[in-house]
Amino acid sequence: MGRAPCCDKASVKKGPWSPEEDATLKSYIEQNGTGGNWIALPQKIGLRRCGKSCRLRWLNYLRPNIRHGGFSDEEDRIILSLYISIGSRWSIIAAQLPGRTDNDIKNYWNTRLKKKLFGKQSRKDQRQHQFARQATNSGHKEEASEGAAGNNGFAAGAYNWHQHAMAMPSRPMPGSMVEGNRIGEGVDESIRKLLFKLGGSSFAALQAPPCLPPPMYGEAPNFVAPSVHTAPLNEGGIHCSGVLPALELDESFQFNQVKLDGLECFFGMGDQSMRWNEVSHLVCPNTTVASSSQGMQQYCLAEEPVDLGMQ
DNA sequence: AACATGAGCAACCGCCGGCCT
DNA sequence: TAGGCCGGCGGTTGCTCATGT
Repeated sequence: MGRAPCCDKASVKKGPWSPEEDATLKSYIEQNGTGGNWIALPQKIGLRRCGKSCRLRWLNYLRPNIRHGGFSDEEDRIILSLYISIGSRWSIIAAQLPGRTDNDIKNYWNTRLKKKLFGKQSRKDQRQHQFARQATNSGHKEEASEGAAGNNGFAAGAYNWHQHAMAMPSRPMPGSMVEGNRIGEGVDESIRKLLFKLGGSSFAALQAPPCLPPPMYGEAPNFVAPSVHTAPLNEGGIHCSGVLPALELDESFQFNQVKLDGLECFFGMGDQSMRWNEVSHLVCPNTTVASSSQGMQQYCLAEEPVDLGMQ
């Protein structure tokens, strides 16, 4: 027995909403609420729309205090942190970002943030990067770097996340290791509770990937020297070269069995030629340690891409 | 200038789970 | 307890516009 359709698809209008439809829906809901029944609502107000479509339109665009575009770096970090923790549960992620909708975040992730992470440049970024190179070659280094980072602070590829992080406010990123070597201890309380609920006890025990900052005791008020270094530090002073042991990553990122679309490289599948340095340092939680420290030197950058040796 | 391509985003689709009868 | 209804959610599609050739 088939499932009854939520509306008569033959008689409902589809496609973009007109300003008149928006006004009708908005004014009705503002005065009367949804009435607890989205399916019946469009008939009540004379809209030839599916109830689900009305709900989506209201939730994503018409309800008050909705923000579109202009994602801040702080929001980027929250999205990334939660994505790594719980996967593509956009509604939960959206709940942590006031004014953002799950649809918006989902689109933002799929079209932009994922590319930032994996170093695929948008054409806009490519232009900025090209401008940066040209300006650098012609001796305008300072303007060049500003131009390259002009797109909300990002220019994929050559961008140094750690310098960027240092310019960020000192609020700890959810999932960061500010107060030790366990992800979760520096997390905003609400997010921490959420993650704990979703991830169970395994979240509390989750060890951060061994991408550790150099010793900097006493510099940051809340920083506790990492107690465990599971990866040998590079003697040349590059403390996080971008090489992360696959096993550690497996353990870290698969703790709650969430499939992390687009992060297949972490599991040794997908594009086997993926290099860690092609992945943004956003995936290195210690970026946040930098963001919460004043005057900290760059510590997590290798000059050249380092092969993962996972092939 | 015209066409091709790609990015961004709004909206739709269909599945799932909770609630109600 | 089973079945239907509905809301919620994530994945996907398709349109529009910007950019490249």
